[in-house]
Amino acid sequence: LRVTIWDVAREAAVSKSTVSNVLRGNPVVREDTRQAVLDAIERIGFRPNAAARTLVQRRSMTLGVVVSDIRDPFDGEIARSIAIASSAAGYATILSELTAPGRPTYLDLVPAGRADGLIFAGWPAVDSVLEQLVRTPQPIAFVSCRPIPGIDADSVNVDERVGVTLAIRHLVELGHRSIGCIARAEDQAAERVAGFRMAMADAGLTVDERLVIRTEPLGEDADLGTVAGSSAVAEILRADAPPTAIFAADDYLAMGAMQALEETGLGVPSHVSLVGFDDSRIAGLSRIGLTTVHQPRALMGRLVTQLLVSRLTAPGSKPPESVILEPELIVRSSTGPAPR
Amino acid sequence: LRVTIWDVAREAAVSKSTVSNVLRGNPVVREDTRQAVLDAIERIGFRPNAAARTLVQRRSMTLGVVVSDIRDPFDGEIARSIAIASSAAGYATILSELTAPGRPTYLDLVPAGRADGLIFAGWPAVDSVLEQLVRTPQPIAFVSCRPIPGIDADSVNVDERVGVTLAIRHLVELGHRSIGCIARAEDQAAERVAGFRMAMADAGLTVDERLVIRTEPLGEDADLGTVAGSSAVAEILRADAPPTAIFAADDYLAMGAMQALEETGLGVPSHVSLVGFDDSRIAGLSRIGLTTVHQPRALMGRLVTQLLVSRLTAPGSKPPESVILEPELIVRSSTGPAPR
DNA sequence: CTGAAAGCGCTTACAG
DNA sequence: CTGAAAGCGCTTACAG
Repeated sequence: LRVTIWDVAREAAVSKSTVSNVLRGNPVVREDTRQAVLDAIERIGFRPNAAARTLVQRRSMTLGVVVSDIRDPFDGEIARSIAIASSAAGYATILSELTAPGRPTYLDLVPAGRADGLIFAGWPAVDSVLEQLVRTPQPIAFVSCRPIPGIDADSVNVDERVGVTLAIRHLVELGHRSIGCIARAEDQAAERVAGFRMAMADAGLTVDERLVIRTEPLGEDADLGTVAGSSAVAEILRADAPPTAIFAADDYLAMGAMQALEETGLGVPSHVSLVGFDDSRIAGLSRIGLTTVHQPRALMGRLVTQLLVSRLTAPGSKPPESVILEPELIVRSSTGPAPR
Repeated sequence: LRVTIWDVAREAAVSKSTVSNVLRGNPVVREDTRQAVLDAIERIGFRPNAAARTLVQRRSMTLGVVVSDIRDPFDGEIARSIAIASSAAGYATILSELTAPGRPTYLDLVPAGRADGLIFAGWPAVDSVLEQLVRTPQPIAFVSCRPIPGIDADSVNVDERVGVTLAIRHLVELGHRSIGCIARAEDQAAERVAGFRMAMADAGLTVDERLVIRTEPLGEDADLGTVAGSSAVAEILRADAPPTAIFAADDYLAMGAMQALEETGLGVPSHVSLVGFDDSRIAGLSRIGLTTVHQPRALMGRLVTQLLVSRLTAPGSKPPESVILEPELIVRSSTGPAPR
C-alpha cells in the first residue's frame, strides 16, 4: 500500500541501492540511470520514509526546540531564528512546549530517534524536568536560560545583572530613590530579582521588601502576565510609601503594571516611572512606549543553533561554551524624572 | 553503544517480546516479570527508539502543525491549543512554519513517518506548497484558513464575512460613511477585503478604491505588520478626502495605522475610528483599546484537532467536515462617532 | 557503476 | 504467560 524504495527500484528496473544512491545524491550513479530513477519516483509518487532513514542512520537531522510558552512572542522569535539557522545547517526543527497542562510534552522529543539535540529556550526549572534532562543522552543547549547545575551544556544568554543594572541606574539618574520590583514566581525571574538587589546596593539605595513582589505563576487564560502585573501593583500601592518607580522583570508584567497604575489615577511616568525587560514587540508601540532592556533574540537563536550544530558535527570534543551578550537599555516614554 | 530493548531483555533475563509487552502496557505480562523489566529499564537507562517504533507501527502518533508565522501570537495560541488537545488524544505535535526563508520547512513533515496528519493554521497559499499538499498522503485539516480547491479536508473557521460585516455595521451606526480598508498582500486577507466590499454594499455605501490598500508582504524584521499599517495609512491620507474610519484586516495592521494616524496629528477615535480583526492580545491592553473582531482561537484549535484525530482513528469513512464559528465584535475605545 | 546481503530497533503474529 | 521469527523501509559496506 505504501510506496517504498523497492517500488521505485522495480519501476526504474534498477536495484534498491541505486535508488538510495540517487536519493542521497551519491555521484557514482550514471546520469541516465539517475534520470530514470527520478522519473520513476515522480511517476509513482514516492516519498522517503523519515523513520526508516532515521533508524538506520541513527540520526534524525532534527533539532528539538523546547520553549516555555509558545504563546509568548519572545519564545516565538527565538524559535523562529533557531529554525532558520537550523535549516541552513541542514537540520529540521521540531518545536515543543516545556510543559503542556497534563504532561511534559518535551519528553516526546527525548526518546532516541526524534531529535539529535535539544535547545531549551527559557526556563526548564520544573524539578522533574531537570532530572530527566540530566539523563538525556542527546546534547543540550540553552538560550535565555541560566545554566543548570550538573549539566554541562552550551548556552547563550544576555548578562541579566548588567541589564537590570542599566535599568536601575537609569532610574537613579532620573532622581528615583524609592524603587519597587515585580517579577514572576517562576525561577527565571529570580536572577533578575537578584540583579535588582545588587543594582540597588550599588546605587547606595536600600530595598524596601514590601515593594518586591513575586507574582503567581501563569494560568491557562490567554494572558502573559499583565493580570499578574496589575495585582502586583495593587499590592505595592498598599505600602505606606509607594515607590516613584517600578522595575518589572518582563514587559508583560510591566504592561499590567502600567494599566493598574493608570486605573488608579497614577500617571506613567508623571507619578510612577516604569522599566521592563526583554523589549518585546509591544514595548515599542507608540501608545505604550515602554522603557525596557533589549535582548537580541534573533542573534541569540542563531548563536545557540550554531553551538549545538557544531557539537553534533564534531562530537565529544570541545568543552561547553557559554556566550554572554551585553543587553541594551532602550529608553522610551515610560520613564521620567522622579516627582518631588 | 545505544541501549536497546535487547539490552533490557538480557538485563531482566526475559525475551525482547516481553520487554515490548511491558513497554506497551500489555496486560498479559505477569506482575513480577513486569517489575523486573521496569527495574532493568530504570537501571540501564533505556529509552524506546521512536524511529523504530514508528517504522514498524506505520504511524508516528504525531501531528504536524504548520503555522504561517510562529512569531505571531495568534499562531502561537492556536498551536498551543492544538498541542494540548493532541496530547489528550495521545498524539505528540511537531510545529513547523509554512515557509522559513530559503525553503519550505513544512515539507520536512510530509515524508511518511514524521506525522500521521497535518494541521495547517493560517494560509498555505504559496503555489508550490499547494501542489505538494494535493499529493500528500496524510490527512490534512485546516484552521483559520480558507478551503483549498481540490483538497477535501476538515476545517474550522470563523465566518470572516460575518466578522467584517459586524465591524462595518458598527462603524456605520456611529455615522461613518467614508471607510477605508487596509489588508496585507497575502491571500488570506483577500477574503476580508471581499467581505469589506460586501458589507459596504449592504450598507449602501460605495467603496472608494483609493482607500483600499493592500500592503507589502511581511519582511524578516521583528515586525508583524505595524510598519505596513503605517505606510498604508500614509497612502490613504494622500487621497483627496481621507476617510473618517478605517477597517484593518488584522490587529497589527491596525496598530501601525493607529501609530501613523496619531503621528500625523489625527486622534483615534476623535478624527478617525479604527477597527481591527483577530482580537490579539495587544488589542485588549488599556492603552490600546482596539475595537476588533474576536476569533475563539483556543476553541478553534481544539475543534480542528478533534476532527483530525477522529479521521485518523476511523479512516476513510466520513466526508470532510467544515465547522464555521460565529465571530464577535469587541467594542473598545478606538471607535467613536464620526466627526462632522 | 550496479546489486545482494545484513542490519538499524522495534512490533506483531504465532508457537510453545 | 513467554520466546523465536519475520518484517517495517531504508542505508551501508562489500562483491562483482
